[in-house]
Amino acid sequence: MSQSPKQSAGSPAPTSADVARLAGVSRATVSYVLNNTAAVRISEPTRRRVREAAEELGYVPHAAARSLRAGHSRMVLLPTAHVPVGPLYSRFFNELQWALRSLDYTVVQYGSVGMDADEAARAWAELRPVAVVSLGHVELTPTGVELLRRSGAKAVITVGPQQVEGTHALVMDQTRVGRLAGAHLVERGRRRLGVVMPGEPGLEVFSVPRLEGVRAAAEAAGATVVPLSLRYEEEPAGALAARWRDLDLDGVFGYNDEYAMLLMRALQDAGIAVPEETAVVGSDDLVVGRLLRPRLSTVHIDMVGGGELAELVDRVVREPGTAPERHERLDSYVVHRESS
Amino acid sequence: MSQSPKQSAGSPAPTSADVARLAGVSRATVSYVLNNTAAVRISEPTRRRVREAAEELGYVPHAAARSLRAGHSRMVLLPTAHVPVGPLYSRFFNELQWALRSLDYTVVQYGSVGMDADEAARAWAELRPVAVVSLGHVELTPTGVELLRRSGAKAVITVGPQQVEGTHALVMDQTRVGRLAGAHLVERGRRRLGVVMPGEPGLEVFSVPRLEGVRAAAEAAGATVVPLSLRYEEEPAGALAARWRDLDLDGVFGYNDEYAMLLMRALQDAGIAVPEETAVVGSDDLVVGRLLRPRLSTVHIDMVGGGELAELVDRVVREPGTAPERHERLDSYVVHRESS
DNA sequence: ACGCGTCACTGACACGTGTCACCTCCCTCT
DNA sequence: AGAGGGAGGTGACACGTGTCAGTGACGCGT
Repeated sequence: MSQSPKQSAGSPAPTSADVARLAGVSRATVSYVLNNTAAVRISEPTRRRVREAAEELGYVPHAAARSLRAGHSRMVLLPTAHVPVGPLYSRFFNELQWALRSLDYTVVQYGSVGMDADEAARAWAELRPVAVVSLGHVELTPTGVELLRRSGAKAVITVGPQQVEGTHALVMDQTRVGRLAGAHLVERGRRRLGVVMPGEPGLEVFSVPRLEGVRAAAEAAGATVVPLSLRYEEEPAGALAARWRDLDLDGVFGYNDEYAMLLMRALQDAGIAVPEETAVVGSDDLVVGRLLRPRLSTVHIDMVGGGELAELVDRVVREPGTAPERHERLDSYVVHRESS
Repeated sequence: MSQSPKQSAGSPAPTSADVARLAGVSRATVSYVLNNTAAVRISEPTRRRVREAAEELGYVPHAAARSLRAGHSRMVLLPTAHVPVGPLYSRFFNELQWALRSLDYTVVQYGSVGMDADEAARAWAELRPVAVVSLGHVELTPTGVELLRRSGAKAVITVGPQQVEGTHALVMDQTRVGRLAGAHLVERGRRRLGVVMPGEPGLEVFSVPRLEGVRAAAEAAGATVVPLSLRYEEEPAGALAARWRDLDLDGVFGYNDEYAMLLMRALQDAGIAVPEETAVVGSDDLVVGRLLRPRLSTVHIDMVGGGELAELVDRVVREPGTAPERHERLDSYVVHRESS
């Protein structure tokens, strides 16, 4: 244990110049020693003196100054919105961050609070990130993409329902999820379908295309579709169940396993038989969905792994020339259980 | 819409010097105009010329250079580990990030992959954050704290089971959660208690103190405690249920609502009556816990809100003199339902 | 004695920004 | 005619780092 620094407040952080002064060498030497620069030869005694001085002062290099000088950084920007996303999504998000860290990137989360799309893009560009991974529900225009590119972003990748011009895209077709659920219900003989639309704001990016998907599947078979707004709490679910018979529905897509389970339980408590009177289908294939009785039918979504996406980022960063690719990676399929 | 820049690759990002050249003024003027500096008077025609030049070039200031010059930034560092945390925790985490953004901080997530505590602290200090909020399960030593302070961090806040020297702490006493659950089971006449320990690595920070809590409550009443390792999947749960009668337990704390529900369902499927033969208690008070039958008894954890923590961060940043405070903010209480 | 090469190290510049002190007009007052 | 002063703007420095081009000392061969 070396001597502790004298005071922690007020005194500015030690710089390489301080280290140089204490070690009795030039600042350049300090830089060479601490970065282990191969092309320059420094004697062993000097190396030791520098290292000891750095240790004693508690010297830590200044990342901003370093990357300013270097002209580039290894920062990946992840714009985020304030939406209550499900466990599937948040697992994906954590995986992505962790994988990027493993590849030696610095992950910066940046929320765009009350800015429009281009304002937000400017704010992101100020950080000069080497890559930007936009997770759908955050808006991004072609103008914004161009701005990011000019500010040095090697890779701009959008993950979401549709591709944005000029970016690599990981398209996750939410329409398909709805289509599969709708087709499944129709196939099981249902003709009057409800579709749960979460009352929580911010989820429209997912819920609207899913509704469209159900509509498409239903129309092809002459079935009708009714959207049902629902907040994720017990009271509204009970209220919805209480007027269920008036709605006259024989099948419902619950948006989500979580919303589907909430509704299914409320229906059962209101005396509606599932699946006999009304069939229920969710999506995400969560473990909890298998714990209720009847077990919940669901649309399994095989989301791209966070690690896989991180590798795409890394590849595009290292070969910036590559033309924008469109990866269609969302293998979803119905898992039929007892609720439908 | 202004003219698009000629080429997006290769050409370096435009600087304020480029803007100055194009507008035919000095760089200082550009700075004054774009920052709306009040103390300096610039004529309106000049202002417009500068703004137009900036717009045409797609100029965006360089955050690193700016904060290098300013000597400080508004970056809050959130070290993260790669652990599968529950919905309660991840909601808290999102709230925190969003609230910090609203207070105009830049949130940077930084994982410490395969480093020891002090190495990690050094890596964080390189970014010169104005505040560091360590979320428990990330290690942080007094030495590391000192290093961060010296590198300019006004606030170092730890959220977790115990306080680290020299930091503001938000102590979340996981022991209490276990104690409450244990006391509840004992009170309901149970004497041979199981405690689920998640098989997934990284959750020991929560599970071990909770186990200790149950132990404390049990010993006080002459009850016995058996830890039960369990992965969050159906097969291991079934296997555990199959040998349940051999274990001879009449009560179990499921670590979590999720694990508790998984186990409860497996027990029921194996013909064990809940709560008659074995009482089950979870924690977190998730909505799904109320959907199973019997409805799950649980320990409600009133976690500090993300917004509240963000305000603490902001306060400490603005008044760096304040002595380390220890906030004990974890109001947990038992919610008795039908599973116990 | 002189050139040459190697070793160990240093001086100086550049990165992009904010800001302080100064400078030049030009108008006005005495 | 000279002093005073404000309006509008510029030159130069500092922030902390990495790195290129030198520079002196020293050993060695001729």
